[in-house]
Amino acid sequence: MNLKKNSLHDHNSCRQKVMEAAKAYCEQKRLKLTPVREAVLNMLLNEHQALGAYEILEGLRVAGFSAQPPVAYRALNFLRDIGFVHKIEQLNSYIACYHPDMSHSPVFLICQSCNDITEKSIDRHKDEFSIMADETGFQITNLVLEAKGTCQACLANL
Amino acid sequence: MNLKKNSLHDHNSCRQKVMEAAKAYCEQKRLKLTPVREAVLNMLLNEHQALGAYEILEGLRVAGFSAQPPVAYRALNFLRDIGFVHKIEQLNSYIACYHPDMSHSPVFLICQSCNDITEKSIDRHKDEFSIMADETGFQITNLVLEAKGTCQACLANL
DNA sequence: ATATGATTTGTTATGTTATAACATTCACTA
DNA sequence: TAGTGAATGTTATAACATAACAAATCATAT
Ligand SMILES: [Zn+2]
Ligand SMILES: [Zn+2]
Ligand SMILES: [Zn+2]
Ligand SMILES: [Zn+2]
Repeated sequence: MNLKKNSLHDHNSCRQKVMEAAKAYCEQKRLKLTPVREAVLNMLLNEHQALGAYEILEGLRVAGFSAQPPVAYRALNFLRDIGFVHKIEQLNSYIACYHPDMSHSPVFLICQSCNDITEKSIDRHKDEFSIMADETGFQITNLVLEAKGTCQACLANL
Repeated sequence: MNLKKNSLHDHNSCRQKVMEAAKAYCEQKRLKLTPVREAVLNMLLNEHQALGAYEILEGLRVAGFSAQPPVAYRALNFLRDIGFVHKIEQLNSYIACYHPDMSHSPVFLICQSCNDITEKSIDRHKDEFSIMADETGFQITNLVLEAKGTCQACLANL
């Protein structure tokens, strides 16, 4: 459990809001937020931090679902496709998105000391990398922007 | 072999220049560019594209070196530490840096169609992500900036 | 209602990427 | 030349991810 994050906001309501948004989104798009998929999203929303696929899988097993790797990866990929989960490439782990409504390119600040991950977001098409790509005629379909380092709280405690 | 890149410049001399730079750097820092390390860097410079660790390992085996995974990973990590090799996180692969002299944050443009990877570079401490991090008091030690998409040449051939 | 096709899930097996742990060799220097 | 730390060799295993196919479920059009 991530105490830091929980101390900063009403995480319970934040979690419920995202879950509602996911249900509404799927309904609107005629996609199915099936029990496995909902369980995975719920797990990530509860943890409020990045989890590896095999941690997800263990959670599914505990919850009574089939626990073979493809089950977890399929649910994760579904959730990534609809923008409610992001993958942290540097950690091979997955994290829920708390503002899936706005079309955004996520930027992650990963603290090596407390393992906390903050998702910032940038306006696609206006950031300098998209501009840099445009200049060379490169058409971006996916951006990975991750910074590893030390967060403010951990710097203060050094 | 990457014909596109080779057609754009004298790759032979570019390769040699970087290798000389690596030797000079190691000498100056009292680090050892041992045969395994040199072989790995040479392989990446020759290919002029990203290689997986196990491709590197196969190359080492062919060249008569020990070919257990740690051998490749240790060499790759040494070369990454001194800035002559970067890891492409989205591909789990490694690529030589052709401008290791300047302190830079690499930005990779990865073409999904021709597999070509272009390394751009941004001035650390002046880019908008470093500024974003600064604003929240986050101290960056490492930046991963990767864009997947389609390069100009491939767009033209669609 | 029921055949039909598409999507989702279950399951087995395997592929791919990376590190732990410890033994051995090598290079340098006291 | 004995001692030290760095580098390499080696075995084993951990961690991450997908291929392939079978079974169940769901949508929907006759
Ligand atoms: Zn997001
Ligand atoms: Zn921290
Ligand atoms: Zn570089
Ligand atoms: Zn291309």
